[in-house]
Amino acid sequence: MESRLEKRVSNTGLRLTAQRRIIARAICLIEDHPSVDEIHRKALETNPNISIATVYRTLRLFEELGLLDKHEFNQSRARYEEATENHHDHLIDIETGKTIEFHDKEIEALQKEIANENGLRLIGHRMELYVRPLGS
Amino acid sequence: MESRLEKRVSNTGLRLTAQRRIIARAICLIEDHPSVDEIHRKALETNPNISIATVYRTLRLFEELGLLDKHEFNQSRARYEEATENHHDHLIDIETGKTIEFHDKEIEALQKEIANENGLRLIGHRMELYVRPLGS
DNA sequence: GTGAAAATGATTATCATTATCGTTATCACA
DNA sequence: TGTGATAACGATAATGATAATCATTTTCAC
Repeated sequence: MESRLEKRVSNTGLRLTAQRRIIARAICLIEDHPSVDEIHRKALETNPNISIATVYRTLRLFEELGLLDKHEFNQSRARYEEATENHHDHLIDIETGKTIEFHDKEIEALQKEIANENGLRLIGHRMELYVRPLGS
Repeated sequence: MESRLEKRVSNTGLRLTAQRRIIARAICLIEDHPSVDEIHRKALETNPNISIATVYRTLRLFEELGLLDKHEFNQSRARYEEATENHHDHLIDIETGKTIEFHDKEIEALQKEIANENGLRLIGHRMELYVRPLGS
């Protein structure tokens, strides 16, 4: 079945090659913001010849087209997710790396206010909450 | 004159070598969260033989001792600042890289609340506001 | 002063990501 | 349906920040 992301790729008029299709599908199949090599490994299950170079290229392309969001939760290892029209931030379990998405209008209003108080215009932000399960 | 950071280094009982002294001083001399090689360049002005390896080692050491905070505002290039007892976050000018520090209790309370609502304990956070001058 | 332990400098290794380049696939058009 | 221009691919090398290694030098307690 065609994944959401595949559909969006074809809507851009971009060549929907076998590799791009497989990579798009792989991202949808993996839970929770996969890393580049998780995506590569999943893609290899369908086509064992897909190159890591193609994965990097394709992810960058999808990101530039606004189809994917790239996160750098820790300095060395990007993670991707399908872009959604409504922005959100992340809670990140510092043991497992699992994430939970959230959105808080009140915080965002305060952020804008802080920028304005400093004579600046807020263009974007990054907010990550590092957490642990309550009983640990 | 001895910098704040030099004093703090000697208080740890750590050997206050010439290189550590120079690196500590360099950090204090540079405005606004210097990068590793900005610190290295500044240190070279005092001793043209200081190795980049020593700079990396020393910064990591100071950070582990809690004397410095390390920031990864962008994935590729850490920046350091003297640790202060009171935590703060940053506004970052996306053109120049200049930073402004801020602290907002209201936001922090909301962050804790969000973690708790999800059955999680907030351990830390990262919040960066990307900004531009108002008239641009 | 001496010797063990720590620190340094030079260099190499690592790791994620990007660039290169020769080959292959795709697509518009004949 | 064939063809040629162009885009995409795969393999691999290059890059850039940081970490590790190791031989040499410095430090400090005695």
